[in-house]
Amino acid sequence: MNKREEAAAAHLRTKGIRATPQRIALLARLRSQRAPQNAEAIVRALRGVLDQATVYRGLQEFEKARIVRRVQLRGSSLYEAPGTHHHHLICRSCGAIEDVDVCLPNAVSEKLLAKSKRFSSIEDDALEFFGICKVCSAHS
Amino acid sequence: MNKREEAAAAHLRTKGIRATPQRIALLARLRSQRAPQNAEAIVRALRGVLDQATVYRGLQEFEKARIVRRVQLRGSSLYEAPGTHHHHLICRSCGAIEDVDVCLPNAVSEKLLAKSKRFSSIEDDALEFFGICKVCSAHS
DNA sequence: ATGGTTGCAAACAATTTGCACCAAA
DNA sequence: TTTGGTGCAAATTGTTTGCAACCAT
Repeated sequence: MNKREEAAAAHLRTKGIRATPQRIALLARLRSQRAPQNAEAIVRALRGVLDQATVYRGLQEFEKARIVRRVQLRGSSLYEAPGTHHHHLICRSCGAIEDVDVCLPNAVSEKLLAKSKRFSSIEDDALEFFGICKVCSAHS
Repeated sequence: MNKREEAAAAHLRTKGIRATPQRIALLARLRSQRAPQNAEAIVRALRGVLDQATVYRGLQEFEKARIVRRVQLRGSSLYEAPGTHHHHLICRSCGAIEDVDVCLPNAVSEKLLAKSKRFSSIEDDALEFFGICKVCSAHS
């Protein structure tokens, strides 16, 4: 096991998830990529190592345990291992994704909670921005 | 045609979309519901009036024309006719959705644009909040 | 006639499940 | 040892497409 895998195994154990080779490989893969990836890409990358079903099962668990974050886009899900909480800027034309580190001011969710009748706490937020990237807006 | 349908037809025409009975019914339905609905619910509600394929085709057109807004959640898409731009607060446990009218401060997207290397404009943003609603947190 | 629109059924893509075998704690 | 995890293939779900019929120009 290389360092990345050892770290992954350790992380899994602290979350109470059994550190099988498959899950270790999956988490290591998620951590090795900076851009969010879809399930298909992960399955392809780990072909021969993990079955498709195992990938999906693993992703579900990881999401529940908050080890990965799931971003819903264009009909399929993308997954990423969150280092820091961040958001995305997505090109409507080519689908390119840029990470952005702006953060939602706390005041926004406080104001929101104050107004809501049915909720008394907020756990998380998802914020995505859409535009056309420079490359696409150049040749169009 | 009732008032809601007449208004829908007029709106379609201003967008350059042919106001067929099917599209009128679809838009009227979208407008009649306050909560975002998924395609399945719309198909069910309009069963016998519109075919499934027509619903999906209509939703795509409407989305392109910005007549409806699409929200990606939990593996499927939800659609709503936007009165005002707003966001959602979603219960992780029961899936209940509450509309919230807080808005992203302009400063956030300005800051974002200033930092981005690959984008020079932002067209839209999607912001969703997740928590546990009072009902669910009570009996758990 | 013409060109967009519809319904139907079949195709497709993404994800989930049943089950027999296998492995980490 | 035993409880949970895995691979395989089939099933399901959500959505899209091909095509012939249709309707309003």
